[in-house]
Amino acid sequence: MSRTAPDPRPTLTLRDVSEASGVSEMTVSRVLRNRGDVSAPTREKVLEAARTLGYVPNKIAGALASQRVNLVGVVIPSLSNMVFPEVMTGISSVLDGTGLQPVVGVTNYLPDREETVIYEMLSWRPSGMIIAGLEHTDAARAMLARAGIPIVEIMDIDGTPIDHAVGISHRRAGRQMAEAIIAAGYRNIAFLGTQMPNDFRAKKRLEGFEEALAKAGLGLVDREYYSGGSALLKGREMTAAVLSRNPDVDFLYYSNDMIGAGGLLYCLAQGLDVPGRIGLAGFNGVELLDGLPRKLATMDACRLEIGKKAAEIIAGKATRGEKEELFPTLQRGDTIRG
Amino acid sequence: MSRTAPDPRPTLTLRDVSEASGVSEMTVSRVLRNRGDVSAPTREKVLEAARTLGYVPNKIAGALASQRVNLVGVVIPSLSNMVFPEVMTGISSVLDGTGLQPVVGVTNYLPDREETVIYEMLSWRPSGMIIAGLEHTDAARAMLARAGIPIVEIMDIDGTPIDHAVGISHRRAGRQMAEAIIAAGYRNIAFLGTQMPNDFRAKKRLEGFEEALAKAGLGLVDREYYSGGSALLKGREMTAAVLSRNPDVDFLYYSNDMIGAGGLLYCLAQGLDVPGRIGLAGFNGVELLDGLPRKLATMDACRLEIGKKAAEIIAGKATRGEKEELFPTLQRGDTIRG
DNA sequence: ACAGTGGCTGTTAGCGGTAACACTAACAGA
DNA sequence: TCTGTTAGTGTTACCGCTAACAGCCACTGT
Repeated sequence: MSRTAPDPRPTLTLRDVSEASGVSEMTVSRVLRNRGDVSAPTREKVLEAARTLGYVPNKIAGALASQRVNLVGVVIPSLSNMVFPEVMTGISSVLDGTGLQPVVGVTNYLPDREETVIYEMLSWRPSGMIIAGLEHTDAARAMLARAGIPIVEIMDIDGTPIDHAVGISHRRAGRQMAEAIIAAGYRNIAFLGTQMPNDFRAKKRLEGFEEALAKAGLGLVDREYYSGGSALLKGREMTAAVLSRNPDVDFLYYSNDMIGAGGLLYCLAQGLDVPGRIGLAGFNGVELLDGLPRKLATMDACRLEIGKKAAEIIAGKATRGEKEELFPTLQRGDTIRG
Repeated sequence: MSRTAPDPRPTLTLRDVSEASGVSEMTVSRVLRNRGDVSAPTREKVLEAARTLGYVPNKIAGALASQRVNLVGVVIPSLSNMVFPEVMTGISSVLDGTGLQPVVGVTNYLPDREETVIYEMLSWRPSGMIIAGLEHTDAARAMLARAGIPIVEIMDIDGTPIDHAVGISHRRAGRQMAEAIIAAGYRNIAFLGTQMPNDFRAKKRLEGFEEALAKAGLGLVDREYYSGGSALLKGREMTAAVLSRNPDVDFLYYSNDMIGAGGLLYCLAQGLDVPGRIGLAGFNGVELLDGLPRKLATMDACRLEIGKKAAEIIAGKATRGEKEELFPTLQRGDTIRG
């Protein structure tokens, strides 16, 4: 039981099953993989022996011999923000049944860590890689390009993919939201977001947003950044800060729904007229928002769809162009007037 | 670039690096693993060659030869409920620097799926396994017990572990919460939770809860279950349902914080006096709650600590007893009177 | 009777590394 | 001078499995 106890029996191998069932290792291998013709009685004998011995095949040896690994590396920045779990769901839903298995690596938005994670994953010679974002270290790009396996960069398409990209244009998403806000008549607009030098997608959304503001002769009235902590709470605090600094602000654009939700709760608690006196919008379209007292305007990031399409490319179920752009829909909710 | 393109160069091996640098494969291997004595000039030559070739070692071959795999399997029911990401954080924080790497498998609360995931993982011969819960299929238990590696079952300690267990007593947690509620004078208590036949920990909490109620001569006035959908929204809906069915209910015990938060928002929107007229409590102590208009009573599940301790056992940094119980603290928040 | 066929099983030779040991040169100490 | 030691490097034999091919045995058709 205890890990200090010596393993009573040496690890089981094909040879053990082969001896127990009286056939060659090769035949056992065939039975366990359902490959090639094996007579029914032999198959039974082998399965019986494997079962009673409690044999678990050694994929390491199998992979080395067959030069095939049923693993797909998935490299994402974080698990704790509701967006990647849904991408994973999409990936799994497609990979299930293909024999391929996702293996997740988390980078915490650190480029060096991403490089390490990619290196580690490639050293297991996976059948494909799915990686969030288009920005990577030169070394990481080089490794991926040389790996000789399908690579899918997801979430974003504003850039040049190594092999394939599936995602949305965050720049366009930011622009669209700005246009909707301007069209609704808001003029004093503030931005509230994460202080993440390496969250390139949030950065691109903001760029697109400001671009559209500029085109309308507007600029951001205020901006506020945070890092760490409870996003919902930070949303409140930042909103309070912006409103006290700039009482005439009439729109708050949040870089994600979670802080947006915090801001919304704050505004409602303050008795502010939403969306009359002040409008709000977030980004992502997380399910969470459905339960809020008022529905926050947002834009879904097509997370499920992105996961599915990426997995389809890896599984060879889809031949697609280099870039596959998805188009998020603007959900006006109840926090933009009009 | 495209996956259909034939790999121009065959995969690089140690031999390529060895030839490029003019030393034996063994020496290259030593350099790349920092093992054994290699002269500085040789080391440089080798590293140089490896770098320019873009060599990525093949861990499959390495693992087979050395009989050592730096992987730790982590089997959890779900990624999307805020609790496991934090456990993962704890695991990673300890594993980082040990050379061990976590590999996550998700079971969606399905025992058969769990069995499959465990089988797949064991077939990679990991150095250890961390698995949520104490309830598994017989086959899964047998496989794990025979694997000859440290096994840590986490989250729960109400049961018999295969090897090690680190967690809290959910039964006790339920009991404690009930006692606090009763002590505060609430009498008409309802339960609202997930309809998950295989969420054994939620089930145990409820058992402990009802046990303590019974001891005080009380029983649940009502109960309501849900499955799927936005937890926050479900919390609202279920709360509305319970309150309309049972207007005199004075306490709502939720099986998790997310639906509790939904319920809280609903009660506040209805203008109910919380915690005077009605009290609420959840479970988990998720960070999210910090941003709510009022702080929901809850009990933290020691998630970070559990992850850390489990990883320490696997990493051999801690010799511990079979069961390691952690004690969650009751956080009364603002939704239990007194 | 014969080669031809197809179903079933075994044999051989690796896959790409590493453990364990063997070897060599250089130098120290007796 | 000789042996012992040590740092640095190479050789050999696998790790546990599978691809490829080589049998072998009915059984078929002619």
